[in-house]
Amino acid sequence: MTDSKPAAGASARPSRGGKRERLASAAARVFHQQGVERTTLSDIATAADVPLGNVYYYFKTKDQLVGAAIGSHLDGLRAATGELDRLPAPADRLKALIGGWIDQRETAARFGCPFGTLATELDKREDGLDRAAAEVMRALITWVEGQFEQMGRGADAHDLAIAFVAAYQGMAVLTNVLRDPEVMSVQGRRLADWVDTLA
Amino acid sequence: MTDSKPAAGASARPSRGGKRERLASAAARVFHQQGVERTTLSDIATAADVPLGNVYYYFKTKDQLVGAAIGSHLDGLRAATGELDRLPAPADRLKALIGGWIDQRETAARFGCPFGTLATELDKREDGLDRAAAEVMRALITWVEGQFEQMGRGADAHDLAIAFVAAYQGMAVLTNVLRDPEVMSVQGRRLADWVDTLA
DNA sequence: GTCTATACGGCGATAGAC
DNA sequence: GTCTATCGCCGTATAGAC
Repeated sequence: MTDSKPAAGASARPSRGGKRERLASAAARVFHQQGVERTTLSDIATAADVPLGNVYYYFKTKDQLVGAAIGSHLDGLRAATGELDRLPAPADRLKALIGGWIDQRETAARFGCPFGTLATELDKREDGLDRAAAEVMRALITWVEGQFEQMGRGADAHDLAIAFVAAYQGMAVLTNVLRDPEVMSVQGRRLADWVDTLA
Repeated sequence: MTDSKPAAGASARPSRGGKRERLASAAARVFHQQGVERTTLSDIATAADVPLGNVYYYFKTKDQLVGAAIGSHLDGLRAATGELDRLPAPADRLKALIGGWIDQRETAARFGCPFGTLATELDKREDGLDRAAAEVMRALITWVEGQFEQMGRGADAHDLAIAFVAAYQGMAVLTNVLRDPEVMSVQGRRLADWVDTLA
């Protein structure tokens, strides 16, 4: 009854076995591949290996599942930047981030940026979900901004961070639309070179 | 009976009054604001001021309406580049294009790039619609590439064109997600400055 | 060619047995 | 806490009168 493992997620509902989180990450994955609107709860249940009817025990509505998927992306972002923070030089952290994006180029070619495409889809709506997505994007921008500050660009760190993230989102869109992973490789190298000019 | 005005669209079905084209451009507009999946045929019929049942006389399926919306975007692109081609200097044409995007910043803040968000949404699907969208994107890239060639960058004109369009798509995504038109202004100026360094 | 009424299917959500 | 059966709505698409 008294439960254990609240888990390190954005939300902290208990429930042993991590079924809730399995659903959340499955939702994030399937939403990425199919889009939110074309994904049925049945799709997610299948992907998470949870019986359909049981989904409603953990998430009362589909929108709550979307919210959980956003939280899942935030967790992933925190984990990734946490790793990058172990590198000594901020410019290297940014370039390692780009390297990670390039490594994911095949996925990006087929489905786009996992978070960017989700945020874009949610932005067509009026409910609070779009704002939740904006927070995650802002978290990334803030982290990048911190790197530029450490590189001695205190004055325009914010605009540089926007430019950096925008560059990634843009190359992800074209990689996806053109179905060409090479776009990510070439443009990613371009972005890395730009970081070097600022170091 | 014998009909007139095939109209200058991508497709060329007749039918007086331009009802078909009114439906196509209404579709493009509503798809932009609501996304394809959340838009019903009733929404489009209302926007075009055409009775719902009558829509099926012009478009047998919703997908055909999506195709027509893509065609509508292509028409708009051709019209825009046609205007820009009247400017003497290629660098000025690119900067004028950016200026147009900045002028649309309020719309971009609310709904994103009219074509980029559509292409992104269609890319989650497997039917041919995504490829049709890719063609429009490619048409823009090709036109931009031509400008860079005229600026004497024959060697890397293609990569520069990809970078240019990606920069726009990226700033559009962030403008939209952050709901901040200023992002488009600031980053648009950045992009224009970059064009100047290549001129 | 125009428009209304309606069939059909799918999906989100609920009831309730276990 | 788990799972099945099912309801009710909504959106695409069609039939067919005008």
